[in-house]
Amino acid sequence: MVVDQLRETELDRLFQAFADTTRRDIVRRVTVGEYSVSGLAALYAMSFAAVQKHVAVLERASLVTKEKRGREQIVRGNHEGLQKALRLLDEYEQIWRQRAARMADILAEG
Amino acid sequence: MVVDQLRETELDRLFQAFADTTRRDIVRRVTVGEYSVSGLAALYAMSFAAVQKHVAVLERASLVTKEKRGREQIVRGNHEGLQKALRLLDEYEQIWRQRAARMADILAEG
DNA sequence: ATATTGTACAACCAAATGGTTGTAGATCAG
DNA sequence: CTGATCTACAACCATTTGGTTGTACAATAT
Repeated sequence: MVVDQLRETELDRLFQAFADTTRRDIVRRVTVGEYSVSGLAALYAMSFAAVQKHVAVLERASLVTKEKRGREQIVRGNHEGLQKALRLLDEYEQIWRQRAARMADILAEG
Repeated sequence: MVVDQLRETELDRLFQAFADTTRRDIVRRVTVGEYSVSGLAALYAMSFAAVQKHVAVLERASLVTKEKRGREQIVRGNHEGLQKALRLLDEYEQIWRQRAARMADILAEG
């Protein structure tokens, strides 16, 4: 029943992190290059504090890391989190393909 | 700036749908087989209405479809939604790989 | 030394989320 | 017909989410 509680809440956080346009944009940007928190904040029509919170959500989900450099905080992409999400969705995809194959077999028999 | 509003809110809903353990379990199950809403409800330690809401969230996100059969409502997986999520994450993955390749090049030069 | 910049964090607010119970309408079984 | 089952939906509740403003402090620039 309760298969793997830790992994599940980890995935909850991970997909929750992806469930916001601004956060997906941040992930895309810090995957390509380097941004400070205020550098990111300048990109969006919302307060610095709001962007700070988005970054915190991404950090909790292991999708980005922060590293202090002088007075700035540099945000970088964290490949691990993304791979974890991809793995789960790929599992579903595999199941779907297997079912499709079974269906094809059944149709071939009948 | 506002790249593609419709696609973005669609992705918001999609990832939000995945951001819950019960909903991920429902997706997995209806991908494998057929379940009525009450059949699903029997599986979880929550009310029928709660499961009904989870199914509604998945339906809005285009991850499942419902089809009336007699007095039952049969829930089935909808491959489209899953593929959409996979596509986006694969985009990120590609970007990441490209960046990793660039880094390797730079290291080779220097 | 002072002003500016970048960050952190608290307090607050409206809206959404994830759950509940209760009521009511269809459909099926006896 | 009557009762049981399956679904839909409303009302309610506590918590979380996504945003705001304000305060404080560290690091840089003038």
